[in-house]
Amino acid sequence: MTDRDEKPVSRFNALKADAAWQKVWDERRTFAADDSSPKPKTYVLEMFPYPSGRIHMGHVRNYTMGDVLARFRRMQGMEVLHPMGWDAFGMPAENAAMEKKVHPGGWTRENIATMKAQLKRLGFALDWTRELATCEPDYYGHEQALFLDLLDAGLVYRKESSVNWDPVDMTVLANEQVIDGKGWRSGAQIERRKLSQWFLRITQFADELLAGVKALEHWPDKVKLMQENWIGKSEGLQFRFALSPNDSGAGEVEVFTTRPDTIFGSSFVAIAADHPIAQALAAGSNQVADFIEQCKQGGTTAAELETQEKLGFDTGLRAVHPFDPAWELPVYIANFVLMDYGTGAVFGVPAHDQRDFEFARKYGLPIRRVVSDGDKTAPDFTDSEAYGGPGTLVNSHFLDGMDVADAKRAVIVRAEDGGWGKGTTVWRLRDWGVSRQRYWGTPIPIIHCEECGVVPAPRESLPIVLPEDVSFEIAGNPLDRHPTWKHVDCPKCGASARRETDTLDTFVDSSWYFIRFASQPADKPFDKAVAEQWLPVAQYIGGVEHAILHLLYARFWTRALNHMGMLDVAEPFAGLFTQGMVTHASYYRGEGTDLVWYNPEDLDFRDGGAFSKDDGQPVAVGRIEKMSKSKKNTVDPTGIVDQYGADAVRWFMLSDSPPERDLEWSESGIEGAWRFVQRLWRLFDGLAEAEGQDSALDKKLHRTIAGVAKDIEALTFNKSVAKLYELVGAIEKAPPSASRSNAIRTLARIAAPMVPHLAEEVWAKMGNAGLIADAPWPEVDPAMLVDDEVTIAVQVNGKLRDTLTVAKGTPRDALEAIALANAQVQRILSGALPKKVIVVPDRLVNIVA
RNA sequence: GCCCCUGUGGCGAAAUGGUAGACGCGACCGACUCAAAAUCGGUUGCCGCAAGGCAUGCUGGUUCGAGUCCGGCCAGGGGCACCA
Repeated sequence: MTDRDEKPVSRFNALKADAAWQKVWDERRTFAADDSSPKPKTYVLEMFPYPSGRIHMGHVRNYTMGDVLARFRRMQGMEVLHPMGWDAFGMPAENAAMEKKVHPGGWTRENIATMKAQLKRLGFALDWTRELATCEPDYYGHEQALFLDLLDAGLVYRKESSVNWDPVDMTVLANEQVIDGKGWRSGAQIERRKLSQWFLRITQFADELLAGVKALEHWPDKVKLMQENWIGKSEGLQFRFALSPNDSGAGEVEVFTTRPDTIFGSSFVAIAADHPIAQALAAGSNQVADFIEQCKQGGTTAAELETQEKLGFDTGLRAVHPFDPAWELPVYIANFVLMDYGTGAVFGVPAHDQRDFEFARKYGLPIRRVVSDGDKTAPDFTDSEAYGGPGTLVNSHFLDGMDVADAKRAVIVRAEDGGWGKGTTVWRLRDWGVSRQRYWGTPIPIIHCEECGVVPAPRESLPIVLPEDVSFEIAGNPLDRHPTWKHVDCPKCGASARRETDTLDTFVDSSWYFIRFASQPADKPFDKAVAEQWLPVAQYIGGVEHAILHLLYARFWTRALNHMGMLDVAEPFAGLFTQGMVTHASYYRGEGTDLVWYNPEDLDFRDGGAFSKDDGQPVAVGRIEKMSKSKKNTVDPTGIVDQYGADAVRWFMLSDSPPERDLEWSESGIEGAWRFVQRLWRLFDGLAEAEGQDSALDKKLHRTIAGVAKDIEALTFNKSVAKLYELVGAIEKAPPSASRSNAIRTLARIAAPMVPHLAEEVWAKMGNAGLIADAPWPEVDPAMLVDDEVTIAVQVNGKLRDTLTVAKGTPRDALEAIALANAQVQRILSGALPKKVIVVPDRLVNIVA
């Protein structure tokens, strides 16, 4: 590669140029954003990384895209905020602490240092003066203050909630750490435990969050849809059935339905196993208790739920139909009813709900049609599955003849008039549980006092700093075990009290970091006026894996601040882009438990196959998939950057694949990028002044300036790359002229956002003062974008037969005449008259024969 | 099961309803070289000597004209999920 340098051909020395210009940018603070700049401001942000150890190709791709946009905006004359920081709390640090006997803080800070150097090596135009790490008290202390603000605003509450408890490690596990019901580390059987935990009232904003996401024009539809589904708004009727006999202590049961129109088709009521009525019955009946126990067994995975049989237990209770006191419905405890959605109870309409249908079949309950299906209107329902489609209400008394929507409204009106129910909206979205029984997170600023109960930590005591002297040798939460940390006096009564030893979910840390980037005073989380100068983030770029949680939580947090009057901005990210993954073929031997993955660096590729360097024997070529440590199909960016230079790596990341799609890493791809960088260099190296105009090249240049600008704004970098290839090809072919020399000089600025090191190098070489990073984007002469000749397609019956070059604006009848006189057309018509001629000026002539 | 996205050369891909395959990778031929690397020039959707024909997952339709719009399938990927 770079070291096969024998001939005296001028080469771009990327290693030298990268280091030199990165140093200059650093020293001059070229990319530090100025809060008081008079220029228009814009905020370009990529999702900040978790400091896991080293950066990977996914980071390189993500940050290259943001970097090109940031540099382009600067050249357009904008003051750009493009910061970087570290999402530095989280479990991997604790795992490392346990496995390697290191402190999570030390491990994290070392990783940050390593990764920061790696990012700098790529020459990203980042404002490092605003760097932050969420694990430092000068960040999380402000987060604690914001938590107290939310508490004051009534947006925080405490509630019993169940967690996965590992009895051996004495720790709480996340769902993904529970494998087949056992702890991932200990292998112990996991228990469900109830703990008192902190919740944020995200559901209070459900309506706003839903309306807000729909209004975001510059977000991908895919992400908007995912958020809408996650919030999950359902409108319906919540109403009560009176129960008889009324001796269970519960005189009625409340249900929620989105289909109140089908109320006359109901044939049973079903309640969840953990519904209070079921629990009350269980207290007096072993049979009920046994059934509830049975419901709790069985997995919760998709596949299991799919196949799981619907089970019910007839409680003997009867629900009285609200429209007919003589009509009683059996009340079942059923395994398919969820306690935490709606009211934990449903009324079953077997004919029009598939689950209810299956349940009714199993327990021999009536199945009665109340919505017509085409011309099927009879009450006897003989179909093999429930009908959930539209239709007219039948067999439904006063609802007969209405359509579904009208009938829904009619029932709700009756229920509200009768005082036994009301129209309600139910959300899938749940409040956000933020308590984590972990050490490496933001301490929740709360003190528990025997006398005063839950007391907020005084603001002047913030930041409540994590103790450094902790050990992970023993099981359990180190904060809880610490000899002194949790012991404090109650701020209210002065008695001995204890700190909350839970820490905040790390999603809290990432819910406001973009605000802290915009403004970071020492004495408060942010300055309203300064932050508002930059917010909302104009373009946010990151992986689609954050499409729901992170983006929803950040939107909620921003709305909460807005609600509290702390920020005028309601939506944090005006533009969102989710980029694809970087993928690579994987290589393996064996299968099942013997499966072994091979790193491509340990393989030889010959004869169309892959062979281990160790034993020379072949290995199987697996799927092309996301680079991951477990599949060993990663390529470390640092070695590649040292080999090819930052610009070639950046160029490759932008080439070929549309940015939202996956990019397959390939050796030939990066080599191609490297060759192009050298090709650019030769062009600049051979720059000489010449005379004369080349108007075709002038046009190509201006078209490229306009086209590349448009592509960068649309983040379609693959297209801007293609346009640059075309321009370079055209320049190379063009004979010397003033136009050609000018095109080369201008090319430096067009390519600068993508290959900034080379651009700075040639900019200086061409004798320009200052940095190309500060140079303006070249201006487009609109006159240059207009053609005076156009190529016209000549079609017969829509098939291309020939093309003609004519002056732009040639009138229709002239075009028609030229086309009809065309030899190809004459041949095909062979004397016949055309039936019709379609002329689209400057485009085509279509002759219908 | 529901919702969404994607199917175009050997590969990554372009294409306001108007010349399908720009641009790149790879491959092949040639120039330079003792030779190679690098570089430069050319060819490269398929069938055919050619004329020409066939080609955007399959299948209908709308249109003078469909990769693009509409209907029905098929395949791959993603999200959600006993959500009432």
